[in-house]
Amino acid sequence: MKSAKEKYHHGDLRAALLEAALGVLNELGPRGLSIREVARRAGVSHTAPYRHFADKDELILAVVEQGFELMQQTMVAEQAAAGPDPLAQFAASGFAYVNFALSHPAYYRVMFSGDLLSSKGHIAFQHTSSRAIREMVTDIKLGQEQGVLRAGDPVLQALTIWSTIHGFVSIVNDNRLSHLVGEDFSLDDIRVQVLVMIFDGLGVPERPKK
Amino acid sequence: MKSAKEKYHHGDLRAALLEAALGVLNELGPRGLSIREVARRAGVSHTAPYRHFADKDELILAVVEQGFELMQQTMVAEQAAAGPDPLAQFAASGFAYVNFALSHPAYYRVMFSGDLLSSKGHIAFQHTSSRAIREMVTDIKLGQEQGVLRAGDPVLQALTIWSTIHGFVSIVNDNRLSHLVGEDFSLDDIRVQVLVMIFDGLGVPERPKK
DNA sequence: TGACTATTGTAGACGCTGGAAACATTAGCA
DNA sequence: TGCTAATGTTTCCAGCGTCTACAATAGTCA
Repeated sequence: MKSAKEKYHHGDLRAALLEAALGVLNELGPRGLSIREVARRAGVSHTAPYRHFADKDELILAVVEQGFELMQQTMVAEQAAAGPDPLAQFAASGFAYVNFALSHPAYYRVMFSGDLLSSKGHIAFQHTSSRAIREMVTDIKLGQEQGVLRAGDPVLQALTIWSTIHGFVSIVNDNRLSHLVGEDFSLDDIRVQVLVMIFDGLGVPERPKK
Repeated sequence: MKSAKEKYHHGDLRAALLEAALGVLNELGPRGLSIREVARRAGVSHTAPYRHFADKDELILAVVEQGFELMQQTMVAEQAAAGPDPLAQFAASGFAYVNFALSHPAYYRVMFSGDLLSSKGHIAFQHTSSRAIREMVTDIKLGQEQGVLRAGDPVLQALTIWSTIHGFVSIVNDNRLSHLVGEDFSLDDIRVQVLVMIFDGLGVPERPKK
C-alpha cells in the first residue's frame, strides 16, 4: 500500500502516527488508545513513537491540536460563505461548530475530554478557547450595535451559547439521546431546533420568528 | 481507625471500595483510578475487589449510580424547599443540579464522562436520565399552562436547558474558564448569571426582569 | 567518493495495570 | 460441632508506558 514499504525509515512517521491514533479513537474509543496499538497500526516498533512524541500525552495533544485546526478551518469557511449579515454569519459558525462535533465525534471528544490529557494540555487549549470566545464576544457586540441581538453582557452571552452548544453535542455524542431519537424526533430535527432555540433566545424578542 | 482492623473479613468492603474510588478520583483524577490503587487504600489485596465487582467497569458504574442517587436527593430536597411556585421549584432544582456538579466534580465527571464506562454503563444511565427528562418536561408543561413559561415544544426546551447546564458545568469543571474568572467575573457571578439567562430565555418575554 | 554525525527506528527490560485460577479463612446455618 | 457458601489472598499472565542500549540510515563536508 505504502510506497515506502519495508524501508527502515518511515518517511513521515509522525503524520502516520497521528492518523493511526485518530483511527484507534474512532474504532476503540479513548480507552483503547495505547502507544503500542498506534505503533502497531503504523507498522513500527512500540518505542518508535517516542522519537516524535515525548510521551502519550504529547501524542494526544498533537491530535487535539490537529482537531482544533480542522474545526476552525471549517468554521471560518462556513462563516465566510454565509453572506454579509452578521447574524447569519454568527449562526453559520455555530452550525459549523455543531456539525464538526457531530461528524467528528472522536476528534471532539478528545479535544474536550479533559480526562485524556494531563495539565499540559490545558495551556494549549486555553489559548485556543480564549481566542474563540473573544471572537464570539466581538460578533455579539456587533450584533447588539446593529440591533439584531438582545442587550446584555456579551461575555456572559457568549459563555451561555458556548455552554449550550457544547452541552448539546456532548450529550448527543455520548449517545445519551438514543431513547428520544426515533420516538418523536430525528437527530437532524433536534439539532436544528436547539440551534433555533438558542438564537431565538438571543435575538431581540420582537424579531419575527422564522 | 477502623474498628474492624486486622480482621480477615472486612465487614463492608464494598462501601469502603466505593469510598476509596471516589477519593482516588478526587485526588488523582480518572487516569489514576485503578483497581489496585483502590484496593490498596481499602487495605485489601488487589484481587479482593473482584468479589464485589465483576470488573473495573462495574466498580465505576457503582460510583456513578451512587452519584446519581446523591444528586437526585439534593435536587428533590431543594425543590421541596422552594415553596409552592412551580417556576421557583424549577429554578431551585436547576440550581441544585449546578451546585452538585460544581461541588462534586469527581462525581459529576465520572457520571457523565462516557469514556470511563464501556457500553454497560449506558443502560443504567439512560434509565436515570430519561426519567429526569420526563420530570423536567412535566414541570415545563405545568409552567406553560400557568403562563409563566414561554410556549414551545417542552421536550426540546428541556433538552436545551439540560444542554446549557451540562455544558456550563462541564466547561467550569474542566477548568476552561480560569482565564475569564478573576478578570471581570467571579465564578459565583457567572454561575448565577448563566442560570438567570436560561430562565430569562425560557420565561415569557413580558415577565418583569428581576 | 567516502567518512562522520545526527536522526530515526529496534530490542529488551522494568514496574505498573486488569484479570483468571487456585487456595485460605471465616461466617452462618444444620 | 461440622458443612458450605462467602469473602479475601497468592500466584500468574499478558498488555501497558517508558527507560536504556543498540542498529540502520540520511545528510553533510572533506
